[in-house]
Amino acid sequence: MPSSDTRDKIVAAALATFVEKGVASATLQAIRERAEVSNGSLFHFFANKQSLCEAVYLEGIQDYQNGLAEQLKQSGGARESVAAVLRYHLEWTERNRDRARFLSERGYTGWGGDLARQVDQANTALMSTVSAWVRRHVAEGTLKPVSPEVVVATLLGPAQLLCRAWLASDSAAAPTSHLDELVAVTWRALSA
Amino acid sequence: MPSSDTRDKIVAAALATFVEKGVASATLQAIRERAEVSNGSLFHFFANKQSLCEAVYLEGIQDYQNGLAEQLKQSGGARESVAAVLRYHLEWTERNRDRARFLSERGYTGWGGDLARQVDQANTALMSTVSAWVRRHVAEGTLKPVSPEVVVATLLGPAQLLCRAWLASDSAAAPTSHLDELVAVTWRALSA
DNA sequence: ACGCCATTAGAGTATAACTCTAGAGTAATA
DNA sequence: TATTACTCTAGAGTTATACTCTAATGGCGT
Repeated sequence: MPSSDTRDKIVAAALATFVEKGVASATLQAIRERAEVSNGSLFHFFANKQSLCEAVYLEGIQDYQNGLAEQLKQSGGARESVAAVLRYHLEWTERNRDRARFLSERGYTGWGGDLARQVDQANTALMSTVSAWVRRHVAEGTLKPVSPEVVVATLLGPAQLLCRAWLASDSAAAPTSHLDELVAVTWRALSA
Repeated sequence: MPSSDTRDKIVAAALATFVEKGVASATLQAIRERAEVSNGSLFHFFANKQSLCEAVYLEGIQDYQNGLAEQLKQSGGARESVAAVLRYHLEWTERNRDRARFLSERGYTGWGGDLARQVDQANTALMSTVSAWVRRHVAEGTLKPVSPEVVVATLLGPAQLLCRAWLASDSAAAPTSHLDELVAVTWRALSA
């Protein structure tokens, strides 16, 4: 897993260019020029545009998910965890607007290769963390017994939709302005 | 607004090809051949690949949103409406898997032109329907007073996330299998 | 019948993704 | 220090494909 300097420059330039022009009309030449890297270098690290895309995606989602998992691992009451997760999601999105844009508009179905597998791996890792958290709090009687899939959906779904709306149009209010309302609603949905 | 036969064939072929190969690697030639249409015809209806993309998106989201709005307009208790909306979302997704795949993986930010405007229009139309519904039920005391943005997010966010998981991997359980749990949780989140 | 316009056709072009061959930098080994 | 092996950089060259252009076809109103 190369941590090369030029590789990073390429990924960063790709993200910026993708968000600026859209993936389809972002040319590799533009990316190359922004990264100040030769054609040969680019193709040395990435077999094709697709895999460059995947790398950008992976880098973003890993950063997001690592932070998220930490919120759930904090020992503390269920309510505090819920609040922490929601705050994390909203703040991460505001702080990483470009990455968030890219992630929210781009699925990864139909990707082959290692990277798709790595994304899946990251997802299932997150899912098992959530499952453990759910089991613990259901046992303690602080959460309603609900399947982990629905818990994840209830926890993150509304936050994602809210953030999407913000990312899509600059007119919408900042996600964090909805934080308190969101926490209240979500907690009522899940608490025992 | 042409309702041409060949135009429809092109859109259908495009959707199928996009889902099958991914938008990036779906060539116009492949679409053309599947639709049994000449190059000239294709470019007569769509200026470029992008606008073909947008047409597919628009066609999908309009179909979805029209049905959704109807669920909210049905006169009935708030709880019935919530259940109806959720059922509609899950069932529509299962019945229109290709369209749903395409919609869920593709944002429309950065699109110019009429079509982007039409999507925005459809979104705000839906939003005002929801707002009216919220006001009505808050006034009747059946819903907690929550901002329409958060209501929409709470209502549709979890369902979307659940559906996404299903669309991404065939291993996940069908969305409708979570319907009852989802309705219960969502209702507790929103009811007064 | 005649002209008008929407549509179809497919050969042709331009651009952007991708390939290839060669060379520069770097580190390990003798 | 010389040699070798290897990673990375370079940019000219090739190919695929999105898109353009000119011409023909078919229906429809007058």
